[in-house]
Amino acid sequence: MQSDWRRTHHCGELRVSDTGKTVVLNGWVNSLRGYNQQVFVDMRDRYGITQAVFESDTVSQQKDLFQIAEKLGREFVIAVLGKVRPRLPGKENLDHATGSVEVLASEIRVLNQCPTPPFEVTEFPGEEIAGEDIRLQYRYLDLRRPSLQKILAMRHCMNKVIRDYLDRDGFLELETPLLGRSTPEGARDYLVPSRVWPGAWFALPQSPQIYKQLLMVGGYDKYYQIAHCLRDEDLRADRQPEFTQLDLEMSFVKQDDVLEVIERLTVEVFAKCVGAKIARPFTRLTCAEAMARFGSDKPDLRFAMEIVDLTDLGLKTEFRVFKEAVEGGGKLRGICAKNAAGRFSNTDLKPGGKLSDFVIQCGGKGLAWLKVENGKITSTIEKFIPKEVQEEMRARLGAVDGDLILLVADKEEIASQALGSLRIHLARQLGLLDGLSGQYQICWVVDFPSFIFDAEEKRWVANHHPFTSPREEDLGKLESDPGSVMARAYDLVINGYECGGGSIRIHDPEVQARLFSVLGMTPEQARHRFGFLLDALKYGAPPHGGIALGLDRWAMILAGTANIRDVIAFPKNQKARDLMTGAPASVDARQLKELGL
RNA sequence: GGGGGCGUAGCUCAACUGGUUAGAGUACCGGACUGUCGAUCCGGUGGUUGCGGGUUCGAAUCCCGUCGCCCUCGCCA
Repeated sequence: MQSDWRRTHHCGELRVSDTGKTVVLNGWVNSLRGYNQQVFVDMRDRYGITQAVFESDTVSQQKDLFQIAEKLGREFVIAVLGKVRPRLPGKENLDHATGSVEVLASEIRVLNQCPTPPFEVTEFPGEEIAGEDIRLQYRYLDLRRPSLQKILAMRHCMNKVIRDYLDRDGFLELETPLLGRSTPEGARDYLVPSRVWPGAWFALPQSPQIYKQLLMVGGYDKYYQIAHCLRDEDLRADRQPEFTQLDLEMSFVKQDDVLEVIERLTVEVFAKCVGAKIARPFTRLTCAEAMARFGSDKPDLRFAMEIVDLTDLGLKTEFRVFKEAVEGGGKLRGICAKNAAGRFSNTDLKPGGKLSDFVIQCGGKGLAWLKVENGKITSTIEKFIPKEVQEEMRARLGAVDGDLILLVADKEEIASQALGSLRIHLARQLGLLDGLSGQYQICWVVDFPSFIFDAEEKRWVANHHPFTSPREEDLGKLESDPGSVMARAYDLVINGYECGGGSIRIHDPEVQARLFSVLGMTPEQARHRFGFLLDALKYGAPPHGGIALGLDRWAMILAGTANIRDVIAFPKNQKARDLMTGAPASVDARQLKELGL
């Protein structure tokens, strides 16, 4: 019966030029419209929607044709054999590419039934789709939604463009193990117990970092891989425990060589996947500049609202908070929110108010403000600031009537970061990001410090990772002044998302050993943990460097969504659970016993 | 682990300051209808207001606890 039928066309394919053809369509019932003598069925597959018509007076080998059509339900899987005919004049449906034709059914097979779905698969513009947890629980139904299918097809496009581009450029796609060795530092590992070696554990890769460096030692001078990476850390709207990177490494290159490959690749991906033109070279900001101007090492450049330094003016006020912060070596900095004076009440701004609380959550001590309204400046701290200083602040921030100036005085790092977070927060509240779909602001952030001092552990930790090469000119102060050592590292930032990061690596075993030492490892510990790498570097490691791109975040940006789960077929929820399968779940006692657990 | 938000019909939401029998749209079921297309029209089913406790004459609403989901800080070399 069914086996002698073969799909001849998909549901987005038929046109008027196909008139008269006998066709077989397969698909899901998207919707039904019935009369007592006539039933219209919209059949859906991932290509589109085609209307099939069943008429009670159709002469067919199948006697029960109309009775079956009448009893169809949404999401039934059906095969329809019939003849293509143009729709009656004026009855075309321009919403669908196939809307000028329909298939007059002469036979139908119900390939599978479906109970009433827990939510509606059909999407309507401007209407809310079902809540996320129920969609994740029935992800296979959610995956039928055209918008999700479009995103996953776009990811396919990304992968294909990447592979085509890198292949053309002479890169080899090579695989690296999933079962590897746990390395300290960095993200928490997912661990896999060894049955053969009871008590010993594999770690799933946080990234193929060390393996790709070993491939460089092995002579594969241009490597890439679209790799799954796993990190057992808490989730965010743009973070999953399991995610996909374009991992790439090159030998005999300098930083600019890597950046150029990625810039050209980026231009191609954006052009081919979403039809966007990206200009290059990309903007480059040093880490210090990004922090000073935007309060973030992943600045969103789609809007201005830059941070302005007013430290010198802090001393010219009688406001104790400002003076004490500045005299203590801190900074006074501010941003100007355009046309926001009327948007925030004094209640929002004063201690305990929404904006003030926001700054405190960012680690700041509080928020000061000036409103420019009706040609004058008002503020609760107005009386502590001489008029000419107020005017100087207004001028430096470029504030005009209607604007709101927000000030934070604190240690430099806190002042910058708090204002950086506030900048993003305000942009969302003020709608500065609305209507920006299809706009992409891409930049490199470069010149990161190699080390950050971990106050809790009281030691230097690697800012990027411990294989990142310091700048050659900084090698001399590796031990004497680690805080001033700059790394040959770079991040790719798109619309405020960190979408990639990489570095030129250390290829000299002695430098690598020194770096481990700065991080507080004894030579014995370094040998125990990374002996294989130190050995490999000894045996003729070429200079090399590379980058990894977070493809899930790329997909988010290209798809215009703020939720990473929207671009992954089977994502985990915020608590790292798979609501569909129930993973993680307990296992049989026997399995544990075999593993010696 | 901390902070914030949410939880009402299968789904999306409403229900004023605590006050009648918790409503609407949609889905679903039944009926009418020969050109619909998010069909329409008529009728109907559907509720432990997440769960447990408390305050009250009276709780979806207030309080406490708990569970779940989302955002966020910490964390993410």
